[in-house]
Amino acid sequence: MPELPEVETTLRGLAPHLTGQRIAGVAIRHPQLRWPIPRNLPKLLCGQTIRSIRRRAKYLFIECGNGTLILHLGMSGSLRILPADTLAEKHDHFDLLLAKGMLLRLRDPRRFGAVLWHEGDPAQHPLLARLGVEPLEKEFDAAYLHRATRKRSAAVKLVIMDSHVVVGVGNIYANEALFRAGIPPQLAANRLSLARCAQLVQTVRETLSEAIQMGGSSLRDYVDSNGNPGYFQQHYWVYGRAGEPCRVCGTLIKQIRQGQRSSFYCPCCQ
DNA sequence: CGCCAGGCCTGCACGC
DNA sequence: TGCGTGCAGGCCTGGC
Repeated sequence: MPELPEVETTLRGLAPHLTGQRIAGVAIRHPQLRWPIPRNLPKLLCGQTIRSIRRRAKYLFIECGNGTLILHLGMSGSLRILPADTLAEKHDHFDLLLAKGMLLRLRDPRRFGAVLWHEGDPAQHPLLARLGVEPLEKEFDAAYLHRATRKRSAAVKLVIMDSHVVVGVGNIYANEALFRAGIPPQLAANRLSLARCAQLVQTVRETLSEAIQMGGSSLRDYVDSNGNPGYFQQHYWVYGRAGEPCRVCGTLIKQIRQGQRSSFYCPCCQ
């Protein structure tokens, strides 16, 4: 279920446990994820020291001296730090055993996640090289979004969810950001004025930042035990609220289908 | 039982 | 023609 805020929250929770740690072992229980887990990972990783952990889009980078382990949580993945003797359960597919008696465990029931290896700059991995800008970085501004949408007649919601334009905007936050910006999800992207691009950039940033802050409050739960992702607790303006009254004007929230996923919006406010 | 949710890559079809 | 773009399919499990 992770959207970008959950990945960022996971990163922040893991970093102090992983940075500087030596890798003592690797367990691969179920290599069939989105792509197969490389079989030579144990050979590559054992004895290496983790230099840093970083994020690009929804990918996590665990950087070692000889390359980078790239993790993606797909739709149902989670990462935890656990005592090294914790028994693996049904969907625990991958472990990194750390020298000091702990382990990093990937659980992913739906197996849309990924564990990849890349030598050299991980941002240049074929899957990542052509990604768009980070939504919380400066490059994502009104001028950028305006430029990026000029030739796109597709609906604005599909375009802001296109990771070649801007990364990390999943279905939930796309719906929420469009509501906050007062933009209907069906609007053709190339019909957005510069002013509306500015508005949308701001609401995308706000929506994600607020979710990261909320994720932060349940950080310990998320990493150390069975806590829910932070966003689960949030109350949404439109997401999942079809048929319920708009929190602003009372008009009933509509649900439509775009790109084979659900969109929710207020026909009056947007 | 069938449907839906979620991320996102791949491949096909279309139009300029 | 070739390119960019738009769309559908596929991967998988659990919950309703």
